[in-house]
Amino acid sequence: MIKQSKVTMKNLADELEISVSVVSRILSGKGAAYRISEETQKRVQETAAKRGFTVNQLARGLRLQRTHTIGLLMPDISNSIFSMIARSAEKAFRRNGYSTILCDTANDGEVEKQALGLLHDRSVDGILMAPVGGESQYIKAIFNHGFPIVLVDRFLDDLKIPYVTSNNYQGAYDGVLHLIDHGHRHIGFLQGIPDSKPSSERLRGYRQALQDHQIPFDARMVQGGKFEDHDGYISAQILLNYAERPTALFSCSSVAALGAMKACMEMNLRVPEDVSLIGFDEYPYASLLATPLTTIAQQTGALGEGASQMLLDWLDSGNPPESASVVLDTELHVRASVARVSNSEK
Amino acid sequence: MIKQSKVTMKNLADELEISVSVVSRILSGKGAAYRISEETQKRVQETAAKRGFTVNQLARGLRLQRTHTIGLLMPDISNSIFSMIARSAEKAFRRNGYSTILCDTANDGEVEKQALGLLHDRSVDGILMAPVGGESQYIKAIFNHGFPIVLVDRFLDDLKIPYVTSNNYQGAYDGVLHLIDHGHRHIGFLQGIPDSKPSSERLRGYRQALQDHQIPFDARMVQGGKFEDHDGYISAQILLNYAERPTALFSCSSVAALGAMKACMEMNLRVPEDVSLIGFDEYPYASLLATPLTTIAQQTGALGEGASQMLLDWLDSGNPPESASVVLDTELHVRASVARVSNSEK
DNA sequence: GTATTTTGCGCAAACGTTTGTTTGTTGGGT
DNA sequence: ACCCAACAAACAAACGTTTGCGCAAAATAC
Repeated sequence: MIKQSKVTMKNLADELEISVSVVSRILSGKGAAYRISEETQKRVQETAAKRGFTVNQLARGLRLQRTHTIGLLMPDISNSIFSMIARSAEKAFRRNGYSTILCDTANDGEVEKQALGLLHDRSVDGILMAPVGGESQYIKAIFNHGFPIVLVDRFLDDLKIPYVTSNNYQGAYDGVLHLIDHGHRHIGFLQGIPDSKPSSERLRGYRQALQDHQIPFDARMVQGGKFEDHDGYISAQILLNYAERPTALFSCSSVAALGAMKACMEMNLRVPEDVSLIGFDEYPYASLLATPLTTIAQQTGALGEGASQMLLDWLDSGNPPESASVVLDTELHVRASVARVSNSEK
Repeated sequence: MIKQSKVTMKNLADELEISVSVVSRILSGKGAAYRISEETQKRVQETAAKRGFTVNQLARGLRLQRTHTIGLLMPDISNSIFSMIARSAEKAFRRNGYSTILCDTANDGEVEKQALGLLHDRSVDGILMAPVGGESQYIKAIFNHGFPIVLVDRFLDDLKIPYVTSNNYQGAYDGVLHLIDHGHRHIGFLQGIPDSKPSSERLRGYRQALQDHQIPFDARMVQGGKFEDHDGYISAQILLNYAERPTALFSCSSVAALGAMKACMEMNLRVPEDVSLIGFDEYPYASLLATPLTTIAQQTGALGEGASQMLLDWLDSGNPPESASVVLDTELHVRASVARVSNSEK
C-alpha cells in the first residue's frame, strides 16, 4: 500500500493547479451554475474519482450548519417493536437523503440524556425518539429552542412536541374487555415504565374497562415498572402468589407477557387454563408459542413512517407540523392465551 | 423563549472579554497546565454552565482529526444475536469514552457500502462490523489503508482483518452429531447467506459430521440463503415436500428455525415427532415455544465485548492487534425439538 | 478601435475548535 | 535603577468545506 496523503479538495486543486473553490463547486454539482468549463469539470471529476475523493462531512457540516443527519433514539432495540420502528424510520430517512445515528438508551434516563447531548454536539438536523420516561427537561429544552424533534410511541403531553403513537387507552380497553367478556374479574396488570404515556394510558384503559363493568379497582393488581421480560417474570410471580390469585394477566408489553408466561410455567400454572394472558405489542412469533399469545397489535410500520415523515416535513419546511399528533388504532389479535372462566368462582 | 445566539467559545470569550484560547483550554481541563488564574477559570466555567455550552464536535473533530466515535454496522438488529452484540459493544465503547453510530445494513450489500461511506465521511475513529457477505472490496480497501476495523461474527478470511467469531464449524458439527445420535439420516440444512463465513463453516461442519458417519451428502438437502425467518419458512417447505422427507432440519439461525417451525405447523407436521429441528444461535424465548427449541448457543456477550476491546486496543495503541482472531466455543442447548427416530425407517 | 458583456476561475472569509508561539505585566533579586 | 523569572492571557494558524465577490481575459457590440 502506498502511503498517499489524504485526499481533500485542496489536494485535488493543487494537483490540477486550480483553486479549491472550483473543485468544490464542481464536486457539489454546481459546476454549470458557476459556468465552469466542461473540460475542467471532466478533469476534476475524473481525478476525484480516481483518487477516491469523498467529502469530509465534519468540515461540510461545520460550514453549512447542516449535517443531513438525524438522531434516532430508541429505548431498547432488542424489543421488536422498536427495532421495527427504527428500521422503517431509517429507511425513510435514507430515502430522503438523510443518514441516521441510532442510539439505544437501554431504557435508562441517564444514557438518554448523554445520547441527546451526543447528538446535539454532533449537530444532527433533527431527532426522532421514544423517550424513556415521563419527565425529561432536556427534551423540553431542546424543543423549546426550536430544534426539530418528534416523538414516537412514547410522548410527553405537557408540551406540544409532535408525536405519533398508538391509541393505548383504547387498545388496553379492548384487551381488558376481551378478558372481562371471558368471565375474568381478577385481572392483574403488568405495567411498563409508570410515568411513560403508553403505560399510563393503558392503565387508564384498564381501569375504565373495569369500572364500566362494576369491577372494583385494586391497586395491588398493578405490578412491575418496565417494559422488559424479566420485569414481567417477577411481577407475574407476585401476582400469582396472591391468596386470591388473578385469573388473567394483562401485560403492557409482549416481552413482559413472555416473562409472565415463563413464570407461569415454573409455577406449574397452565396458560390459559389456569391463567389467561394478553400482551400489548405484536410479537413476531406469538403463534409459535406453547400457548399462542393473544396480543394487541400496533401498526409499527406506520408508527415509524409517520413519525419520520413528520420530522422530514419539519426539516423541509422549517416549521413544526401544525397537526402535532397522530394516534393510530390498535388491533386485538385473538390467539389462544385467553380462556373462559366459569362464573361460579367468586 | 428568548432567542439567544448560539453559545460557542467565541461567544463566551466575547462576553467575558477574554480570548477564545483560554476558554478552550479551561473547558478542556487544561487550565492549570497553562497556568490560567483560578479566578478566570471559575468565571469561564460558571458562565459556560449557565449558558449551557457544549462543544461543537464537528469543529472539534475537524481540528483534532479524531472524533471519538466508532461506527457499528450490524446486518439485522431485529435478530437478537446482533442486537445483543450491539448492546454489549456500545456499552464497552461508552465506558471508554467513545460514542457509537449504529447502522443496520439490512443484510444488503449496497446499504452496507453506503453506510461504510457514511461512517468514513463522518470521520469515525474505527469500525466494528458484521459484514453482509463474502466479497467486500470496500472493507478490504478500508483495512488496507490502515483504518482500524474489526469484524465480529462474520469475517473475511482472505485478509488479516482482526475478528472475533464463534467456532461455527464445531458448533454445527455438534448439532448435526446430536441429530445423528438420535438416529437421523436425512437431515436438511437451512443455510444462511452462502458466502458468509458462519454459513459456510456451518455447512462444512454439517458435511463433516455426515461423512464421519457414512451418510452421503445430498446437495438438494441444502436450501435457503438468508439468516431470516421467512427464508427458513420457504426452505423448510421445499425440504419437507421431498418424496423422501428429511426427518430433521438443521438451521443456520434460530429465526430461520422459527420460520421452519411455522412451516411445519402449517403442513401439519409435528415437531419433533415428525421432524426434528435445531437452530444455530440462542433464542431468548426458546423454552416458551410449543416445542422448546434445541439450539447451539453463541457467547453473544463475549463476542461483542471481545471485538470491541480489540478495536479499543487498536485505537489506543495505534497498531492492529497481533493476535488477529478470536474464536469462541459454542454450546449445545438441548431442549425438546429433537426426537429419536426409529432406525427401522430406511 | 473602444466599450461592454460574457466566460472561467481565484481570493478570502467563515464555520468552531485546538495549540504552538508571542506578548505584556508583575514581582523579586541584585 | 536594571534584569530576569514567573505568570496570565492573547495571537494566529490550522482542520476541510462553501460561497459572495472580484478580476482578468476573451468574446461581442457599437
